[in-house]
Amino acid sequence: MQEPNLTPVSYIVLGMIAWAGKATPYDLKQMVAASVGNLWSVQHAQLYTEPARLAGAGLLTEKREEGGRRRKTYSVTARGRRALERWLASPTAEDYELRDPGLLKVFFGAEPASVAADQLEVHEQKLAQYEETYSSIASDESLRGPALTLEAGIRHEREWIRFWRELV
Amino acid sequence: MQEPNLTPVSYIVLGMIAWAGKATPYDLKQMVAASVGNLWSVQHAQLYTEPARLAGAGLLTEKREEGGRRRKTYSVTARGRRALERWLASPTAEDYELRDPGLLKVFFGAEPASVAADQLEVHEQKLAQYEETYSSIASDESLRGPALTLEAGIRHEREWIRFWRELV
DNA sequence: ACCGTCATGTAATCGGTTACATGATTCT
DNA sequence: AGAATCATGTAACCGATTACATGACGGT
Repeated sequence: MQEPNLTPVSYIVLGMIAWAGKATPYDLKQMVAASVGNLWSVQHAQLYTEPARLAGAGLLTEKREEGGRRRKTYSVTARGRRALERWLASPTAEDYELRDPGLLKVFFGAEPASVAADQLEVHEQKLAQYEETYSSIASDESLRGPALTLEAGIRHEREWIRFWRELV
Repeated sequence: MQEPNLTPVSYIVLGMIAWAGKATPYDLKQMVAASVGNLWSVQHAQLYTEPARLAGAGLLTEKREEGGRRRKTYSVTARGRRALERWLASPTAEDYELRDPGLLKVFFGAEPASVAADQLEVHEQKLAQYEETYSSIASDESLRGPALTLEAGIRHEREWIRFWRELV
């Protein structure tokens, strides 16, 4: 029942389960892949270990089904919900980094035009995907957060496309 | 002398030492902090362990000074240089993620206006810093890579500022 | 001389990734 | 019935972060 270090991944798990009410690791995998996954990817194995960790810390409850697959289903406890709220309300200190492998290569002298060609394709595809998702959730008031996030994603994808296009 | 997995951090170390000719971990710390550090931060301890790893793999040579601080100085071997070139020329598959903690909070329902206020400040400061650095290196032909990287950084900072400003 | 900061490094821990493994379904 | 894919989970390893520790140097 220690208070462990809560990482972004912890909050992704916590936030997802809070939103859904309850979830198995596999549910998490699906939900994450379809949403935050683009913004912040999470390995599937972590969707097994992290909930276990959070359950150990009393932020989630774990219920294991008896028959069949003996799946574990998690829900958020009161403490968990409080931890999540606290995080949501806390100021964001850590600052963000671009961490783009392609850009890193350019930094170290890779031929800009050839990196750009690859990157353009990737970003154009991402953009199309985001725009499609966006149009399907934009009107849903309850998905304001995800919609805003997507909007940020779309804008940055457009910026990347402009940037790389100048270099090809 | 195994070929270990080379991570982005490996290439940062390799690239920096290649550029400088030779460097101690502390030199690396300085150089990284002043340049790629903004794009891709590296813990100082890694600037000790990673060169050691790379030396073990034959990509760097390690020379330890005898007197005084017994500092270790690293240089890139022929194999190291080849590994770097290969990386620079290889297509970039892995795709990039935004990974912005502030945006993550918005995704999970944090009050956009309050996150935005914090973020605006951070990004405005970053932008100013980047622009200053940019103007000091833009004309240097030998720093084309870093200059392009900075340009990308500047554009994205501007996009962030526009984005968060609409939300405050 | 002393104190604070810069410089330099190692050890321990832990989160994250990779690899492995197997039980259910679905489709042909 | 068999193959392929989906679902579910554990174990081992390794890179990355945190914490600890000490030596040198510049200023007062």
